Amino acid sequence: MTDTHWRPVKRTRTFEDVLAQIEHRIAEDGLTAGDRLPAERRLAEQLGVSRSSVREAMRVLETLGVVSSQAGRGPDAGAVLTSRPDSALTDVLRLNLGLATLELREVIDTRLMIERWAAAQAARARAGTSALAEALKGMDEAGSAEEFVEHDTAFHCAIAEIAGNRLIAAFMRSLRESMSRYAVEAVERLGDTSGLQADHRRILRAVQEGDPEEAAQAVTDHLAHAYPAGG
Amino acid sequence: MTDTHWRPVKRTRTFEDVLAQIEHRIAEDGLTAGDRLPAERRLAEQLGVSRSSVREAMRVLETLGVVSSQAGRGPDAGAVLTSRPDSALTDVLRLNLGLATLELREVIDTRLMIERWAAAQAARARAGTSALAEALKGMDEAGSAEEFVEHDTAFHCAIAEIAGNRLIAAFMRSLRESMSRYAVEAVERLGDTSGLQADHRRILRAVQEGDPEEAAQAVTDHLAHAYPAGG
DNA sequence: GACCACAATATGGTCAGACCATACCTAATC
DNA sequence: GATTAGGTATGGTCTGACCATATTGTGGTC
Repeated sequence: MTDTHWRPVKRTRTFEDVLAQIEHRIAEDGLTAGDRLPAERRLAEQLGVSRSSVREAMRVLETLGVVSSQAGRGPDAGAVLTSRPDSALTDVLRLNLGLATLELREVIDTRLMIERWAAAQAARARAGTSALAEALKGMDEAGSAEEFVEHDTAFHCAIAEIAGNRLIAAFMRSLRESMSRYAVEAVERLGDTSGLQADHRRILRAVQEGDPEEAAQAVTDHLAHAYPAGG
Repeated sequence: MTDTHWRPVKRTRTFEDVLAQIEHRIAEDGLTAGDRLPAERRLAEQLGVSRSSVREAMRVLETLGVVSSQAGRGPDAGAVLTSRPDSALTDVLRLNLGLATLELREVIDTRLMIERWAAAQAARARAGTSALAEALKGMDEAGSAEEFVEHDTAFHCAIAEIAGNRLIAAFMRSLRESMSRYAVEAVERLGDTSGLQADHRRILRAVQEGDPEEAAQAVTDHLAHAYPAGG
């Protein structure tokens, strides 16, 4: 076994090693959101690597939404474990949309799947519908397409919140945000938003009356109005 | 204008600036997967920042699955734009699960939503079922729980592939991978996998026969068997 | 003793420059 | 023409310095 076919001595980059160590430590020590990680310099010393490598690992963790860094001193300074998957998901979707490898159609279909589920669940829960009514009012008063979309997003995300699954709600928010540009275009192309508002009232009614099937169907029709099959 | 109240000269970190520049360049120049970014040193020079900052930005982009770095020389070397949202999504979910801010229940419910959708869509498509049958065979011959879960994942992901939405398929893979540890535990707790295999055959049959409702219901029952309400 | 100004300190953020590892490219060699 | 040795552009890592920020300690003042 002394000859060819050397398993490469080093396949993982240093910062990946650091990542693994940190993740292992999280699992091992049972760290949760709010706990602090050692300072960069100290971590570098502990792991026997340079601070650069630690920093690159930190950037990754920050990107993944599990660490938040704060300069200065005191209890709130340093690298603190958090759990904010939202921006991470949003960034992943937005950038991959920008690279045109994901079709808008696929994103919209995903939204449809999630919104149907959320509306049906919300109808089963039948709670917190006041937030929905609130968002509806805002939309009536919206001037620009941007404003309308903003309130529209709030309305749809509120449904997901009511449904009570944070992961799905996070997906929902990320999908909406990453395609907000296209949503504005769709509204502008449509011109008149009264039809969409009628859809919203229908959805709200179905949720209030606790009718999951009607809620899901209302959402389906709504998205079909907003994004006609053509595009 | 020489005195107090300076709006902070610098609110964004340098690497965030680099990120924005790169994203802008992607949109502006219409870069897509396969295109190359300038070398780190060159980019640093162009943007007037240090190479460290460029590297941290690269780490972020790599984490988000839109850049792949390769050392060496030649056409494949350097930072190449890609589009691999899978690992990014997986990492986000896995780490956030590890921080215990997401309940396993929420992840499973999300899986259920996606798998119901995928199975129904696959039944409408009625294509590529040979891959499903293939995965079934592998599971029959699986010895350990790990092996079983591996083939199980292949089976379920194959359904998502058939459904033809890459974003949802990516979600599916990420969910499965990030909770694979718990899947193994569930299988070990269950002991006998013949019931799960019967479910699989039922799902396959429904897809082959093009019965979306039955396919969705079969998936629902399957997950209920694998993860009883208790946990 | 209470309060305030200022220095000390710990933290992340950035930079510069060096060196290593990798992989392609080129030219000399056979 | 094939092989081989060097050149070179790339990412990966390290070191050490300095800056920006925010808390903490310290001493003086009232």
